[in-house]
Amino acid sequence: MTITLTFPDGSKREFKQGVTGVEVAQSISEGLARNALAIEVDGEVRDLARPITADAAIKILTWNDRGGKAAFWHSSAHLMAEALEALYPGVKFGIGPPIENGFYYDVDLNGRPFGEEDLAAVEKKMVELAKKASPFERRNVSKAEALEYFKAKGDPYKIELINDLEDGTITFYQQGNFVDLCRGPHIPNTGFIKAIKLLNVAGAYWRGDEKNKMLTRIYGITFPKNKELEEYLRMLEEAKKRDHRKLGKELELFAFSDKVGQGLPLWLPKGTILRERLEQFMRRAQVRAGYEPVVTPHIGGKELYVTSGHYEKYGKDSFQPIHTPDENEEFLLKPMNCPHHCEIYKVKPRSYRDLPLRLAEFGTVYRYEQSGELHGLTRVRGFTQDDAHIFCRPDQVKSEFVRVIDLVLHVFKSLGFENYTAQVSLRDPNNKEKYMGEDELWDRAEREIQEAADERGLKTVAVKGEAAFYGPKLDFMVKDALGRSWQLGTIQVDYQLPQRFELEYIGADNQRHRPVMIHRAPFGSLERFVAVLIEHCAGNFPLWLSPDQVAVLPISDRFNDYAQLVYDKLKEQDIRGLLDLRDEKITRKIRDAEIKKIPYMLIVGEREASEQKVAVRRHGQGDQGSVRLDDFVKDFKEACAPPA
RNA sequence: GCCGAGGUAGCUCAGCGGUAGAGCAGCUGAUUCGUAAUCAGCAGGUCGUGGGUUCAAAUCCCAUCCUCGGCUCCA
Repeated sequence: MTITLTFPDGSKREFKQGVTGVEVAQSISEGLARNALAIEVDGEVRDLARPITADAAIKILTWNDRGGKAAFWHSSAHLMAEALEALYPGVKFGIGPPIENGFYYDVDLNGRPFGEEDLAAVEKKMVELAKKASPFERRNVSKAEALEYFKAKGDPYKIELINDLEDGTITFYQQGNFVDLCRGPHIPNTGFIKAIKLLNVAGAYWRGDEKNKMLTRIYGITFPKNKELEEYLRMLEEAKKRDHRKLGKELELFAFSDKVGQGLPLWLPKGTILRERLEQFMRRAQVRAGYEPVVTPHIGGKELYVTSGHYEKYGKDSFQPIHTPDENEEFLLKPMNCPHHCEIYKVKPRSYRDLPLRLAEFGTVYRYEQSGELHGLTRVRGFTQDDAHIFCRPDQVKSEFVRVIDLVLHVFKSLGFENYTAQVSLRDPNNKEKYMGEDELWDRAEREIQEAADERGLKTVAVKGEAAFYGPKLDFMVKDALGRSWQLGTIQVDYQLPQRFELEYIGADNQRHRPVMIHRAPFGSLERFVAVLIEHCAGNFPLWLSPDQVAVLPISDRFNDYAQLVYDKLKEQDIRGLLDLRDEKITRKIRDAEIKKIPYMLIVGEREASEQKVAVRRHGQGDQGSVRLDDFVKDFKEACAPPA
């Protein structure tokens, strides 16, 4: 009996029925067989050792394939579990999946503390076990047998997992003495795992539920070669240098103060320049796109949020209301700008001809975030949204949505963000009580968002359960230096607020109609955007954003007068910079300016002063030769213009 | 909020029961210099905060605040 296997290049070959992945790999080349980790059979990743029984499209997976890496790291998690069991008998296991970079295993150490030294010990044990090259053996077990095994072993988490599984679909994997409930697939044996690094320990709730017991999560990463591990660790080091919290401090962009309060950023002068440039850029883009700026207060009466529904949803675990001394009024720090904007809408009757009405505001909002959640500028308790609310007719929703997508893409492009993902954030269908509003409107909003995104050719991923409580969203996600994903821009369709605020417009039919709202913020928040921007460009901001654009550096104090003249000339032209009159050598002044990541350095000495020139040096690029001061200014003015 | 790890000079960090240290930054002086660190001197800290143990605490214990890594959350 033979079967026909189709290879990724489309070629077909006959094999005997029951051929294994290893044999297929060997038939192609010794090298491939040596590097093969798993095999994809009709889209399903499997162990190499499993016989293939029918015609199929196959692909041998190696370290270079996503599926190969996943199997490798999944097997590494098992290896770690084996080591843990050897070192800490009685340890109970949760789940141990591969992740984007490496793997983790959640374990219950019965309250035993687990620290740095333990990581090193486990790592050592893993290396030892890996050397044995124990094969990963797959075995089908009945549900009863599976339960029996873990009951005997005393592992409540596995039992819980097995109870949720269907009899007949349960498999065990074993390597060495360690047996685990596992769907697989796994690499052939532990010998492939040559380089091992356990990264950190963290707490994690069993099944991700706050109400459950907290397990110890151990993160690690492994590689087939030591060199790759070294490279990875080097890359991590590099990424740390880009961390916005580090650069924010070094470049004096922002700071925090315990006295002001955690999560409440203080923008320093240089950071403020950066922020204000971004604001100006956005203001101009928005005016062009038909938005009208408005300004609203930082607090709002409690009733406003009762009406909007925010009070019911977040009131209890938010910053507590502010009370006035005599009248006993109650105000909330505004967590959102939309209720205020709804009230602006209601200032006068609206006609269908007035729509869409686009109200924009750089609105500073305050939200109580759990203390453990605060993170540099990316997660704070007070922040400024580049917010706007579009009030439109139902028939305008899609076209308005598309216009907003265009604006967001314009912003991302202008700032060089190319690696974003567009996420359609939908309701969790199993948890509908978390959301407000009728099914019909939700379905419609979800559909319209997807259609608008498709219209602009956006590649989107739909994620259930990520919607806001009042409506679905299109979120633009960007990764930080350490690979953590953050939401920047967001666009949200909302049928709820217009209802709650009883917003109306008079239609062409002379009847009252309800407008639809679109919430949108291309940056998301200035704080988070700046954070991601810092990491994106490693502190080397585009010229138009750079807090200091030019450093004027006289060779010695004999040329201070000319340097001052150059500096004044720049200032006249609104070029931002500093003048370094310190009694230091020019090499020193250059070094300091380079460290501050100032894009341009103008070095002036004898030669320049006598000819009204400046010697231009660019950050990271070195000496560019000298030019006439006037020419420099002219060229620079062009180069530092913000994107249109 | 939860689990774990940390808070020592402006910054980066050493010290981990016996009277607070280094480098950089800062200040003063010397130096007048051509593309990534000139030399010397000085000054700078109630060791996050509050309790406790001890003859003696930065060091050990407890509490608390903040930071970091995750988890949960994220209008």
